[in-house]
Amino acid sequence: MKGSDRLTTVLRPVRAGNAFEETVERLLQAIKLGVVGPGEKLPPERELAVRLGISRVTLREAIRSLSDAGYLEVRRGRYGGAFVTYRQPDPGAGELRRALADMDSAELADALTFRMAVECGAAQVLAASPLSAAQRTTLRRRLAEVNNADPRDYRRLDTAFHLSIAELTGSPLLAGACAEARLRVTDLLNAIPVLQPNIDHAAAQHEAIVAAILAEDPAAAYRAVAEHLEGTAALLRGFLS
Amino acid sequence: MKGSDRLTTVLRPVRAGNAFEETVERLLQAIKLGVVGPGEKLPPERELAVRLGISRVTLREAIRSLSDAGYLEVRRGRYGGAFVTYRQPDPGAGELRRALADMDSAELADALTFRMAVECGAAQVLAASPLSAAQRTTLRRRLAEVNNADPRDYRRLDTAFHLSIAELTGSPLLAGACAEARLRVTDLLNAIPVLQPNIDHAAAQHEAIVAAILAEDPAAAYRAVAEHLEGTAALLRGFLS
DNA sequence: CGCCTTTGGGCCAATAACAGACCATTGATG
DNA sequence: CATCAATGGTCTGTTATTGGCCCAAAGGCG
Repeated sequence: MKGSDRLTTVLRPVRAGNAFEETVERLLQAIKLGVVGPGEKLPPERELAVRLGISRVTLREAIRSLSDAGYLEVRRGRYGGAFVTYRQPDPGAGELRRALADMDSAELADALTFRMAVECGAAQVLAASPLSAAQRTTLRRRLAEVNNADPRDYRRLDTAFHLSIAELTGSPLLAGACAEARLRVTDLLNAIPVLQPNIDHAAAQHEAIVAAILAEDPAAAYRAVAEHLEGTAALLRGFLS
Repeated sequence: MKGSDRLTTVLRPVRAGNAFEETVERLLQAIKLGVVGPGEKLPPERELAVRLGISRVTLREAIRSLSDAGYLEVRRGRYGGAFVTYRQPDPGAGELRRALADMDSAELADALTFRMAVECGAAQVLAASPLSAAQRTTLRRRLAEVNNADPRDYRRLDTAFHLSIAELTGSPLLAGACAEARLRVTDLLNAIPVLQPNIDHAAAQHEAIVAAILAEDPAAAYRAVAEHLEGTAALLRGFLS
C-alpha cells in the first residue's frame, strides 16, 4: 500500500455486499467460530433479525441458504429453531491446501498482520489495566477450558479463549475487531490438523499469555501473544510458498 | 461486557444504517480527518461511487446533504466537482464540552480503548518487521510535516502521521481499523485547542515513536505510543468527570 | 384432549437502492 | 469562437429490502 493511498483507506466500500450476503457471512462466522456450537440453536428469527439490524425476510433467506448448504437444520414449532449441524471437517494436508487456494497471498498477509496487531494490542491493553477478581476468574476459566478440551472442541474453545481477552477489555469495538481478525483465518486454522504436540505447545503459550496479563505486565503479554501467533502465521505462510 | 456476551460480539448489526447515512458518515470522515483538505475536491462522483460500492444516486444524495450542511461546495462543468469548504472551528473550552455531550462515557471509553489497542498494535507490528528504505523515508517525512505544520493544519497532519504508521504495515484491514479508531475521537480532538506547549510535547513523543520504529524495537514503540495516547485520553476522561 | 405459547413459513404492499442512459454546464484548447 | 472532454444533474425501469400481518406446526400444561 502506497503512502498516498490514504483515499483508499478512508473512502473504502461502505458495505461488503448486499444484506443477504452479509448476513450469510455473519451467521457463518458465528457457526465456524463456534459461538453457537454443534447441536445448539440460533436465537429465534425475530430476535436475531433485530440483533443483526435486518428484516426477518432477509434473515430467513440467509438461514435457508445455510440450511441448504448443510450448516443448519431448521425445526418448526415451539422449541424449534435453527440448529447447528456443522462439524469441523477432520482435516488432512489436502484440506489446508484447498483452504489456502481460496485466498491470495496478499489477503493472507493482510489478515495475519491485522490479527497480530489487534490481538497483541488487546492483550496489552488488558494487561495495562487493573483487573477485577471477576476478570481474573474468567480468564483462568477460559484457559482451563482450552486445556481440558476434547480434541473435537479444541478450536472452538481456543477461539473462545482468544476472544475472551478482547472482551475483557470491555471494548465492543476491540472485541469486534478481534472476532473479525480471527474470522479471516478460521478456515485456515480449521484446516490444520490438531495434533497433541501442537496442543501442548499452544497450552504452554496460553499459560504464558495469561500469566503476563494476570501479572499486569504488558510487555510480557506482547511477547507471549506475538510468539503464539507467529507460530501459526509461519506455518500458514510456509504452505503458500 | 459479560463473558457470555459472545453472541453480542459476533451477531452484531450487519449494517450501521442505510446506505445514505453510512455514505454521509464516510465522507464526513474523509473531510474531518483531512484526507481531503480544505479547497481540495472529492473524486468525481462516478469514481467515488465505485470506491464506496454504492450507486451514484445515493452518493449524490449524501453529497447534497453535506453541501447543504456547509461542508462542501459543488461546481458543475469540466474541472468542477465537490470542493471541501469545511475548516475546523477554532475551539474554545465550550467547544469541547459540547463535543463530549454528544458521546456517553461508555462510548468514549470504548473508543479510547480501541484506539489504544489498535495503534499500539500497528506500531509494534511495524517495528517488528524489517523496514525498507522507502518506508523509513515516508515515516521521517510525515514526522517532519507534523513538526513544521502551520497550526491550522496541525490536526490534519497529525492524523496523517498516525495513519501512516498503520498504512506502512501494508495491511488495509489494519489501516482501516486505525482510521476508524481515529475517527471515533476526531470531534473531541478537534475541540481541544492546539497550544504551543502541547505541540512541543506531542512532537517529542512523535520523535520517540519514530525512533523506536526505525530502531525496530517493538517494546519501545509500544511504550512511546501508549504514553502519547494516554496523554489525550487522560485529558478527555478528565473533562467527563 | 383441547388450549396456549413459541417458533418457523408465506405473502403483500411500500420504500430504498441500483444500473444505465441521457442532458447540461463549464473551461481549456485549437 | 467552435469544439471537446470532464464533470455534475436528471429520469426511468428494475431489483432488493423492509414492516406488518396472518398461517402452520409442535410441544407443554391444565
